[in-house]
Amino acid sequence: MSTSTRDSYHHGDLRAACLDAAMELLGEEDETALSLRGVARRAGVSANAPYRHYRDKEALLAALATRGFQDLTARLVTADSSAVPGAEFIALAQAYVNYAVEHPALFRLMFGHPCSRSHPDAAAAAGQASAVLAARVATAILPAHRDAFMIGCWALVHGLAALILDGKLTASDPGKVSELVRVTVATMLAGDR
Amino acid sequence: MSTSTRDSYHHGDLRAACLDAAMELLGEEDETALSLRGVARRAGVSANAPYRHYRDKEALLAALATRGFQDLTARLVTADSSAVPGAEFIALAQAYVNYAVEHPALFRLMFGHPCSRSHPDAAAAAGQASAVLAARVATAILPAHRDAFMIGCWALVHGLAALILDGKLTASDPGKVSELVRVTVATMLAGDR
DNA sequence: TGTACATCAGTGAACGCGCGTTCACTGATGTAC
DNA sequence: TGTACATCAGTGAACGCGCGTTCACTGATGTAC
Repeated sequence: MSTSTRDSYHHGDLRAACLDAAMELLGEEDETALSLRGVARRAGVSANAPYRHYRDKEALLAALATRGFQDLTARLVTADSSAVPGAEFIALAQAYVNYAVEHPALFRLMFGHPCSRSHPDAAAAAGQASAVLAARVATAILPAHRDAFMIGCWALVHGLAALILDGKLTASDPGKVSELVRVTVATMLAGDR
Repeated sequence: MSTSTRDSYHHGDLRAACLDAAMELLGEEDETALSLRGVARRAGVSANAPYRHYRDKEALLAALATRGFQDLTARLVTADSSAVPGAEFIALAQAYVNYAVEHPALFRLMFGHPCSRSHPDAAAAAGQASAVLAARVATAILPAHRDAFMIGCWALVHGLAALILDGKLTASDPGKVSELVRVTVATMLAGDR
């Protein structure tokens, strides 16, 4: 990674370096504060160097969202599936919420920013994430109303993530988040009411 | 309402007029595009007149969020409760999601903006909304794990709202939204899986 | 009822800021011969 | 292996913009006497 020191006039892979720099910045500040100039600054490059690799700011944001959805998909795919049949979806839910908690600004960008809807790559990546969710929900449980159940599960975990990120549900420490998710999801999916 | 034409040098109730103007603007543009100057412009007043009534931009945003939570609370309170016991929560869920769909920018501002966490009025109004939700869920259904069930219900409806607003769940027309909510919630709360 | 004056609620100009983006440029790279 | 040259990927200065906010001000209002 040649983000900080550069050996030559040419950067090497500024396209990737911009994404890395942007991810760093998203770890430090609100996603609304992310600026193209800031990214260039962090990458150690002049203010308009990124324009060689991204048409405009929106293109960078879309690339970020795409990367986020790909990472999220990978998390969902590798979420522990060896557990008890009923607990399988809990692992999935925890993976989803944990990702949001670990990358709050990116998560907001992924879901809140218009670019992720209009930009084809980002939309495709988002579709993949939801497809994984759908496939694994379908595998784990065979509901009477498959589609509605799938949507409900997604809304449940997404709502948990959003409320935690927005400070409406307080989970004192990261470990507690998983516990909160487990209890909530288990209760919602259980029939003992 | 003397927003447009003004009879005298003094406005009358610029404080309220600013809120009205901001609400109008939130109906026309993204909540991130909302500016104090824009609000003043819309209210037909000079750029810094609002400073007589709001300490800074954050204070205006907090007042907006407060108003939003109060409106949402009112909607939840008056949501039809004469229905079948099981369907009671569905009416509540529909009220919640409909409010989000009707005021997307405001809804995002209410939940996405930091001011709604730090500003006491806004936080209190948000607490009231969730208290109403909790009380009515508790009344409608007596679950084994009350708190977890309450959180799950909130997450479910909030997730639905967020996903619809973000274009991840497509509901063609407003009428379909209520139907989507009904089917989803009913499926999640039913035991027939 | 009339007047002096403190207070309130506006105005208009100006500030500095960081932004996205464009321009003309120049140094580095690689390829054809 | 050496050289000419097209292309690529940077630089630095500049643009206009809208923003939040502050300043000194002025017109309107209301209250004390």
